[in-house]
Amino acid sequence: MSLINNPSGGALTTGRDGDVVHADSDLHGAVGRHLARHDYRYTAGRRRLVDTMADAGKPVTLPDIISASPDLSPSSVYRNLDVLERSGVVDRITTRGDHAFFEFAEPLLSHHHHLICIDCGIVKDFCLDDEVEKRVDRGLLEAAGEAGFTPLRHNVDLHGYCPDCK
Amino acid sequence: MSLINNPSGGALTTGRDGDVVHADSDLHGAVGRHLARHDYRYTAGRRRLVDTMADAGKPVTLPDIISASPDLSPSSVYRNLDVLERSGVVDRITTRGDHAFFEFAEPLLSHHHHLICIDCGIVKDFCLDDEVEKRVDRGLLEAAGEAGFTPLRHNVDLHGYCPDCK
DNA sequence: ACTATATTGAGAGTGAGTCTCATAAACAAT
DNA sequence: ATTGTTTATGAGACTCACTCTCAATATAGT
Ligand SMILES: [Mn+2]
Ligand SMILES: [Mn+2]
Ligand SMILES: [Zn+2]
Ligand SMILES: [Zn+2]
Repeated sequence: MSLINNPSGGALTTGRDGDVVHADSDLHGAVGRHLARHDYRYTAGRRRLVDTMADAGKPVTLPDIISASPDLSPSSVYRNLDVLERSGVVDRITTRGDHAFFEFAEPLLSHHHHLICIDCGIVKDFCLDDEVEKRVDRGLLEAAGEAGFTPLRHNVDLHGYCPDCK
Repeated sequence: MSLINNPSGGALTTGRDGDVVHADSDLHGAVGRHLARHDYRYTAGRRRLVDTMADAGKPVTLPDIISASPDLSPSSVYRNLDVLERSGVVDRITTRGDHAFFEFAEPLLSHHHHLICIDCGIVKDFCLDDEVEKRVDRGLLEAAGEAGFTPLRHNVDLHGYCPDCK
């Protein structure tokens, strides 16, 4: 499975902090740096969690994680997903389904968006082309400015039926 | 307060079903038609709920609704929000906060998107200009096609800090 | 009015996620 | 290595947004 895997092809990315991370390379190093920056330790359990998510290669829920790695403790996984999110390693995807989804955050995974099935809840990654992305950013910046919001990130997701549920 | 209130100015809209609804006019008529189409009754409680949401003029949570109309029964409000959502009257906005937000759906409220405060959870409406909106739609359609998804609607939301929380 | 069906509301129930706290692991010195 | 200090772990209790149940009630059709 490939991290930093741009669904539309890119495989090399430059992080906010100047880190240049390559597909499949130094994932743990990058995660460790993020954690250290927030005074967290990169423990064995957190490594297991990161490996499990990397192996999945797609957004995962807690049941996904536990069934892939049954020896992990649910309460610790929840706690660690929170820690990883606070450290900028992981993004939480809140859908209408029972469970939240988690995936690696930028710059560990390149910028992309989500197709969400309103029936089974599956989440699939996709990319908008750079031109659209730029225009969206410009529109959002303008709207944020008018409303006095300080923008951090945006979501663009499409809700519909996946091939299995159609 | 104004329904069919396009944040960027429009005040007249044509619905999917050919209904032409004007600002502040015939809200109950339109809601009743949606419910009837799904074999639901437009009861007094549902009218109260619709009025409460219309009076709010912004996305509301269950506590918002109950504190504005304390005589409404929470279990019935939840059930009726579900009915209204199934009938296409209401959209549910799922955020990371404790409570879901609800607002009128298109075409009762014109197409728009959301600024979401990651601190206090407030949800504010905004519009993208039509050119950006068209390009996003085209990009989403393409991505949906490639993934075999049947597209229904899209969300574009910006997460950041509201003026009060910055 | 009468029947058939849909809705209501109070409260019980569900379950994803959080909290507690006693134990264990990680780090930083000696 | 040993010790001390801080942080993380995990089992289970707990929370609470939301759903379900079911007897009572409202609505629509005739
Ligand atoms: Mn994704
Ligand atoms: Mn809105
Ligand atoms: Zn599906
Ligand atoms: Zn705020």
